Amino acid sequence: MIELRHLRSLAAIADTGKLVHAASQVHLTQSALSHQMRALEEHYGAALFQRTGAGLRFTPSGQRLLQLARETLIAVADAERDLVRLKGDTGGDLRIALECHTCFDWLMPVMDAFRGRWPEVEVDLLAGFHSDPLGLLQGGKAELVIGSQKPRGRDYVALPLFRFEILAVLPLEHRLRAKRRIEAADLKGETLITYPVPEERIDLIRQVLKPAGIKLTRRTAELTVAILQLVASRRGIAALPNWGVRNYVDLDYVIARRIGAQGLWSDLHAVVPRALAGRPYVTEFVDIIRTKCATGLDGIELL
Amino acid sequence: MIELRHLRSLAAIADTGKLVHAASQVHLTQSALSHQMRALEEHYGAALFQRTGAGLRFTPSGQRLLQLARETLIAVADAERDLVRLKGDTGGDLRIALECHTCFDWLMPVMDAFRGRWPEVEVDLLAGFHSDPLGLLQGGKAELVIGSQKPRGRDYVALPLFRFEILAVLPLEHRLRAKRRIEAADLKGETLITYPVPEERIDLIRQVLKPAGIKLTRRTAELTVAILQLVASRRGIAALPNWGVRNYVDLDYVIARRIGAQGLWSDLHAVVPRALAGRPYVTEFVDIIRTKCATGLDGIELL
DNA sequence: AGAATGCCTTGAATTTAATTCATATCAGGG
DNA sequence: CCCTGATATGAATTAAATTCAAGGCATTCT
Repeated sequence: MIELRHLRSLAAIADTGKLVHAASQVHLTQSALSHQMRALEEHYGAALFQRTGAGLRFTPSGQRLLQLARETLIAVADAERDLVRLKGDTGGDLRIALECHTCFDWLMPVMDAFRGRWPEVEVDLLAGFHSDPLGLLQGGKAELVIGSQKPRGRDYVALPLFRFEILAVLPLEHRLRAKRRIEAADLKGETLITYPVPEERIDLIRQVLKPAGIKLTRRTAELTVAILQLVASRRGIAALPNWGVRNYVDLDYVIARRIGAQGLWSDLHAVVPRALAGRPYVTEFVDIIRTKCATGLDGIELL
Repeated sequence: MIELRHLRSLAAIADTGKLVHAASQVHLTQSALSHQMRALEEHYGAALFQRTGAGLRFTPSGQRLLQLARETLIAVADAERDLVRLKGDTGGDLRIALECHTCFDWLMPVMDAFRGRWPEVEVDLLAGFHSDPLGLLQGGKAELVIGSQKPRGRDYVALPLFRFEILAVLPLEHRLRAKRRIEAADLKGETLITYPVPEERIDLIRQVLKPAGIKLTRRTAELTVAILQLVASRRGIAALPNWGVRNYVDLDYVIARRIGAQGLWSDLHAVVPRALAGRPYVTEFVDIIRTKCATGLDGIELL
């Protein structure tokens, strides 16, 4: 007899296309999923998937069941949210500060989804750039900071979001275009275009250039498009998240290259006061980020 | 983590109001349900029921979860029906004949519900009264007969529906009104009002009067209301299903009494050709009857 | 072509979870 | 106050789901 567990697995398989990834999403082994799905197929006497060399493709029967899964899981989540509400004490403010400028790119749809589910929570995005986002938490000006800095004290907790790769962004005909990997030394003499934040908040400088003893001329711009425009017009190079440049690369506007052998990665967290960490709406906000980013952003890795 | 199993139990508890009955509906023990529900309550940190001496009453949280259960179980059933459809071969005719006249009372809503779910099946109710309903099956004039007769051959199967009690229906001031139980001998000299069917199809005669060697004057009427009118106006007595007379008894139009010490009971089956018995739409038709009757009809017992 | 990958399947062993059994408990009605 | 008709509980049992350890089949790389 079919159970929600099967529907959760089905949805995960649809999201990832592969049993291995789906398995980790639902905290099972790949084998467990294989057994589960085979049992379902046997139960209904119909194939739910077409096994290809590179994953599973849903058959019409599988799609119908997937549709059920999508509907049902939403209904369950809605009900559970209402149960939490019935216990009361669910209102609150959620003022968000960003340490990482490119996070704007995905934050808006996340906030919209969140508002739909928790209308009683006041969500706000703190405008402007802040030199010390974590300080806003301590100063009581924000409840949640998204960035890669981890909080120092025990009064704050970092809820893991995802890690993303930072790529070197070069103009089309740049001298380094032939290299698959860009090393620190390659960059000597370039101009680095960044957001207007202190050096120590720029991963490329902190983790790559500084250790190699290289100092580049810097130039700043406030918006991602502006940075890309400057790069495209050969005023310098930049280092941006893969998901932020993907589109421009596909349009042959700029090129992007891995930095170093392993690539330069950054981990994103949501930092909140310990007292708020358990609140259902905070948990769900983080959850929405993870889910939406995992499906909507290329080349990230959930933490 | 909540599962469909919990939702099925929840729905059963709501339907029956009591763990014991709900348990048999979902093929579990009362203890299992108690454990299940306690686990749910613990999981959500909220009481789902108020335990009264006479069953469970849903709290608001319980009701919210019940609402989820109702929605979800319907969605699951819809999806499973579609899965069956995707396998093809689901069309067909379903011409229904009734052996028992009072079955009209509940058949219409059942047919409506069925048509909604299996639009590709042609359901029809054979009009008029038939002396040998099972003969209609053999003659290929019907696909399904509802009644208490069981089929003789191996070509037909009887799918159990429910058992109901047949009560003696008397006018308000009848001489037997003081008796809680009516025995065969009490009825000597009465006129018996029945549907226009052969004696051997009338349970009261076959199972009670004949064995006691009592023969009553008979008078017939085609409709249940007509029979009740005749009884109320003192033209005789009748024997009808409890659910057929309940309303009239409540309105003090007639009175109803148990027949014999154990009562006179009749088992209802749906008889179909063996070839059709496994068809999903037949299974579901029977299922709809059972479910709708179990909740809509008083004092019946599912078989 | 042959080796290496990446993915899914299988069957047995194991672990985990749900269910039953046997009582205990509780509330209401006579 | 003791039935009766409910639910609760804890330990034992049973059933089911999951993991483990291989195996198999394409596809890609060299």
